[in-house]
Amino acid sequence: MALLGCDDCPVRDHAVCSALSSDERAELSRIGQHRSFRRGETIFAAGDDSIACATLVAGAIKLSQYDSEGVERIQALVHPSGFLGQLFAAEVDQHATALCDSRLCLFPRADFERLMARHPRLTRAILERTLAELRETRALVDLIGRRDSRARVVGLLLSFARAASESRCQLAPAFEMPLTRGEAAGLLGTTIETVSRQLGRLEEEGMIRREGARGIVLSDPEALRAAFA
Amino acid sequence: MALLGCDDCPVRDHAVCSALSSDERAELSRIGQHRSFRRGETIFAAGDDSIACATLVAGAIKLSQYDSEGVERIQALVHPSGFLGQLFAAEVDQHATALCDSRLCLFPRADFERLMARHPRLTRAILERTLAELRETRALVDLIGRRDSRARVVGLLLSFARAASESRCQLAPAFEMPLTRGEAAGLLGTTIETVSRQLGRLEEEGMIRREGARGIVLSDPEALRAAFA
DNA sequence: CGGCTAGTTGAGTTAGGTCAAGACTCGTGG
DNA sequence: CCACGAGTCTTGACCTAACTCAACTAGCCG
Repeated sequence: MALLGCDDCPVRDHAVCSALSSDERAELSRIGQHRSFRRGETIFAAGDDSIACATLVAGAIKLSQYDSEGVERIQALVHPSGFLGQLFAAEVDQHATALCDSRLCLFPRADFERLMARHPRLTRAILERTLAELRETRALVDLIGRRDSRARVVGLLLSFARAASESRCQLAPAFEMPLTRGEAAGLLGTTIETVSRQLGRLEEEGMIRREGARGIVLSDPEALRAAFA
Repeated sequence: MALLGCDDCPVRDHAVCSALSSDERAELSRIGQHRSFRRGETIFAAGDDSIACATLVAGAIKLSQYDSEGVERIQALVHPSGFLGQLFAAEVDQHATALCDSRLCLFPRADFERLMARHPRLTRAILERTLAELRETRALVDLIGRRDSRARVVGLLLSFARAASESRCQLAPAFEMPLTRGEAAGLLGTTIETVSRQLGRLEEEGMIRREGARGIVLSDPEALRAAFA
């Protein structure tokens, strides 16, 4: 827990707060505070009162629901500068879990919504972010609905590689998978075994190298890109 | 093309305009106009300038993209009271096509965005609608990613039955499928043949009756619900 | 009536799911 | 520091849901 120092915030130019004037941002910073979470820690759980929302400053978060049989269904991943929390809802219906040690900039939801009402630009920024998320989710529908298991795995690797690079357009040459095989499988609508086999095959074909259980090195990023298109 | 008569608009209590005060609504009605589209007509096409947005008053619309091989990928269906159009974008990247004869309430995008900037409640209403759409799209991810072809078809039937009933929570006892088998298959991430076979099986089992190529009668709605859960 | 598109149905094939066995990783305690 | 154990990952063998290909039927429009 620490007061905000927006000036050296690594996501200050990309998070929703970047849409604000410096006055507005100062106001926002007054209601926010940083907090860290360890890998695996729950940030909020389905059924909790929806009391907070947040910008992810560093790390990675998964949003998931559990069906009646207790099977996890991952709905989205949040990367740094992403926004987290359910606005306009009394209760949250998702779990948010830190996939690795993460730092959040937390805002009380009520205060945040008041600020949105007072500063249309903030609402507008949230709206644009939500539209972007919708686009991404539709891309996921496409990935799951029309591509075979290999393309799904490749797509996931590419999205992690992009998330791991600062610029978000380039691919990081190497990264750690933030998801277990099981989580990746759930997200891609396939199975642990299939994910594992496809990774094995990509390694055989020289596109990637596996380093330990989670490390991925893109040994031939172009081939990987080609395998996706 | 006709001037707006909001007073007897069938979706006045559900569309985004329902969030506005009567003054604000009057302002909105000044920039909007009704227009009808015939089944199959294009409302806008990918690459068009994004000059308009709209509320669907009656009918049904599909939003789709075409991949590099020209295969259609349906991204969403819009039902009456739904909102249509890409805000904050110079060009649209989707096709919008009328699935049956439809009536829209069209707004010039620039005017509409100006109104949003001036009336935060409108922005807020659009935001809530976008969040709802995101929830639905995530439900679709779940449907496609984890359920077998039978559950996917059942899910689609249930969603049409809900859309066809006025209250939106109940199931209409009978309706016309607004999609061809091919479109339904694309949406569900499966094939024409599989959709056809699953419909046949549901009919054999007495849950539905097919009337002509597109008509569906829910002869046992409860069993259908149970088959989905 | 004949041609066209959409839908159905059948037969054969296959991608990927399931089940099972073994290997690797990593945290904990002796 | 090593040994143990629980969880995670990999790999193999088998099986099935759904895809592909193909033939046929039902509506629909000129």
